[in-house]
Amino acid sequence: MSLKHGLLGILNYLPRTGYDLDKSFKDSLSFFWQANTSQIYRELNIMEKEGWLESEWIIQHEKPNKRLYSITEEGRKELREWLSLSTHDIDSALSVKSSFMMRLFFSGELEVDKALVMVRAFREEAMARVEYMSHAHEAISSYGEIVNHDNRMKYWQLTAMFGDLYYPMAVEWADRAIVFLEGLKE
Amino acid sequence: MSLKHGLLGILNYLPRTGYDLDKSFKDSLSFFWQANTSQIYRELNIMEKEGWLESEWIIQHEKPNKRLYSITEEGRKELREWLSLSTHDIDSALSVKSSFMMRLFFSGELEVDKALVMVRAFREEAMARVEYMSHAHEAISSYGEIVNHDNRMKYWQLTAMFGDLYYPMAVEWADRAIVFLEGLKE
DNA sequence: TTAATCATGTAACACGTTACATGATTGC
DNA sequence: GCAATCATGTAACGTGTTACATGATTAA
Repeated sequence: MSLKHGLLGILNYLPRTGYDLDKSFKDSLSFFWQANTSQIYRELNIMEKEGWLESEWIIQHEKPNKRLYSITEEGRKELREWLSLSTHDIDSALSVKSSFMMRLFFSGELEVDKALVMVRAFREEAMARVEYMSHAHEAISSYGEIVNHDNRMKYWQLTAMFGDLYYPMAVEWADRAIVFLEGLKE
Repeated sequence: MSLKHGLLGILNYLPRTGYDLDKSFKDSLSFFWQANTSQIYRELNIMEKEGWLESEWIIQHEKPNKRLYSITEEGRKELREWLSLSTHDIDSALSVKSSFMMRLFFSGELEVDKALVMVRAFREEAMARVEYMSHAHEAISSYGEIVNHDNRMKYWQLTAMFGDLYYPMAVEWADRAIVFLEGLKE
């Protein structure tokens, strides 16, 4: 149950609307957790019924009305409990789940060139993400100024550090894979 | 839809039971795709209704009876189509989904030592997997002998190569993270 | 005698994905 | 005039998780 706790985590900083939360997810948390808009609205509803959140309609003119969610004391308690769980599920933290790798695994049934096209596309995307990481670090700094919380920023940096190592590693793998596949053609 | 295609991929080598397929997943495919036993039985049922598979009950004495699944011509067609899809979903191939990272992201709300415990556990598991990779390569070689298909083995190696880079990278990240967190205590 | 291996699943629920629906305002 | 931004969701379906149920044989 991480989406709920991710939402709690953001709402612990300050009250937000579903729309804002969706953007927060896409802007910053999407690095390690992806969620659809429709899913966010659904979860917010469930969490309000659970008593973890409260909402209030804000009437706007010249813009659609909006529903502002705030975390409750119960919600904060739930967040704290989740954060201090002793079962950290390290196993899933290190598990790869990739339909791309599955396809590659079975690509002996196809021509080598098809695998090469796949791996080259992978390399390109990995390169793009390597370049994106510098923006990510900037985003963290500016977010940090808004939220004005130095300690929080440190932990965001820590997760970004994973990206700093992960994406170049992916490029390196692709490079080796391309050489390997080229070798199969001879 | 990768679980279905993973099952098709294995059944394309040779007929197997749900029990065998479960073990194959746990032994070799679990590196990039994890599936529960109950899920495998459910999917096999659906796939048989789709006409991708056929099954036959094998009566055994001194062991429970078993249901042997074989891929049909329709199933092979579906597998080939899936393998040659032009939309390779590279995006999800590079996306990390990790409740561990999410927790770390929000760990500014806790004491530094709790984060350190988490990261140290992560490091240990990553180290274990680095060591495990040599076994994985052996497993690939021996599986290759059974299936007796050199070309297939090459592609298995390619996915294993990802692990060869990924797990040491994870250890490296953990080492840096530990230094970083230790620094926060002063 | 206890755990592992062999072998099958169902049921209920949680979570993820895709398509659809609405509609005003603002900037190019 | 057209796309983007703001803002809310529902419905249906697909996939993943957890708990439960059964029961014989074999090795430590």
